[in-house]
Amino acid sequence: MYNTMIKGLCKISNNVIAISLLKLMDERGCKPDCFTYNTIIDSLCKDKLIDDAFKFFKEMVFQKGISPDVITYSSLIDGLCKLGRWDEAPKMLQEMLDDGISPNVQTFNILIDACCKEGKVKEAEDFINIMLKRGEMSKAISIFDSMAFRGIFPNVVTYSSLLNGYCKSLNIEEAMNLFHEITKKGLKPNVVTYNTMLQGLFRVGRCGDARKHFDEMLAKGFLCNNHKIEEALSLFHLTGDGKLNSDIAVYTILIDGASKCGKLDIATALFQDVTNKGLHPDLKTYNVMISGLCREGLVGDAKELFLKMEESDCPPNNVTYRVLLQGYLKNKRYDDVQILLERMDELGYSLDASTLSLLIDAVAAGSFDTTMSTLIAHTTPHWIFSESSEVHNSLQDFGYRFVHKVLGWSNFSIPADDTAI
DNA sequence: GTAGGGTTAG
Repeated sequence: MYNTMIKGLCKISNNVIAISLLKLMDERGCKPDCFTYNTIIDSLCKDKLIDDAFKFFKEMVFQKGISPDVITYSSLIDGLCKLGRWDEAPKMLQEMLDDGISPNVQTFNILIDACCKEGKVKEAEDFINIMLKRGEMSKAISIFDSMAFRGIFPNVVTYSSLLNGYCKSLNIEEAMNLFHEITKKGLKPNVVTYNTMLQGLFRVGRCGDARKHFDEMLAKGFLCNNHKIEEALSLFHLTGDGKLNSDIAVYTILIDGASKCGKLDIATALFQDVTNKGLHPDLKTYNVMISGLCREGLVGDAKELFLKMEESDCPPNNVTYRVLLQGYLKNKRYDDVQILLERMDELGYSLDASTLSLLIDAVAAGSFDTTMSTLIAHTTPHWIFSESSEVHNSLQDFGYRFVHKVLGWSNFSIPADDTAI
């Protein structure tokens, strides 16, 4: 009863109430168990509140005498990895081993995924017996050896993470090999596997192969066909997740991929297809499409789509504003820039470094009157000028002197607080 | 019963 409520609260990220419920159940003599703590610890980790998660881990072990299990440790390891706390993740793995708890395939998958996404695995290597030093991918593979040693075999998730690693490093040949390897091992690629592969193929411009993969997905029934769509939609509303969620993601990948390959006609047709099938484009779909239209200079069409978003239940977000703004600036269409900036200011949206950079260029070229400076200043977050920020370099190109000269900010100084300038 | 993989600006 309590556990079910705690699980529900954690699912909606209401940690505070979940924790008070934990205390309440304890006071009422209903002892929390490993499951209760696992649920709360994982939820805290997912909210990046790892120190709080450790507090409950200690409470569980030292005060309540409950032994943590593989799920407790895996959740904590995942939390540490996702926060980039690399020194602590392997310590946790070691602690787990010392505690006599064996990691399982899911524990390894957490580590493999982290390896594939980050380069900083030096400390982790010591604990997962990594012998090879031939770059990040082989590090991940050597974890496979370690897994096999323990009698744990990679599953489709393991391979999909590695596939993602290969695709992100543009090693498409290895990715393709791995993809075929999955089937050879008797494992079934799923929607995520296909999506990863599709994304990778587009990234290296292999649209034909991407198309083949898409057709294969259709053939395998990953996507809804026209006859099943109604049924699937009602199911979607009932469950709130499932394959249909993936469908719009697949289309978004396809639209983005096609337009980046210079095939805007295909992208447009796909976008139309989404609507025809009764699927709803989400923010990502719209942003990808607007970006694609701008890339080809079709700023008018991009604006039209933007306006459509404003009327829909999927209003533009700050990314949409930035994409459209960049589209206008790159195509030297300045008429709507001011109104867009004003609206961004109203909505509390801010500019990013690349958009700001384009704006400053336009100001320098004399494309705007002086009132624009105030607007730009309003929508520029102060962190953009901070030393540690990666975007600082892009600003250094023209330097503070340039900002002074072009924008006339003669008294400009770095603000101390977090607010916009 | 509770833990793991893919999705957009640049």
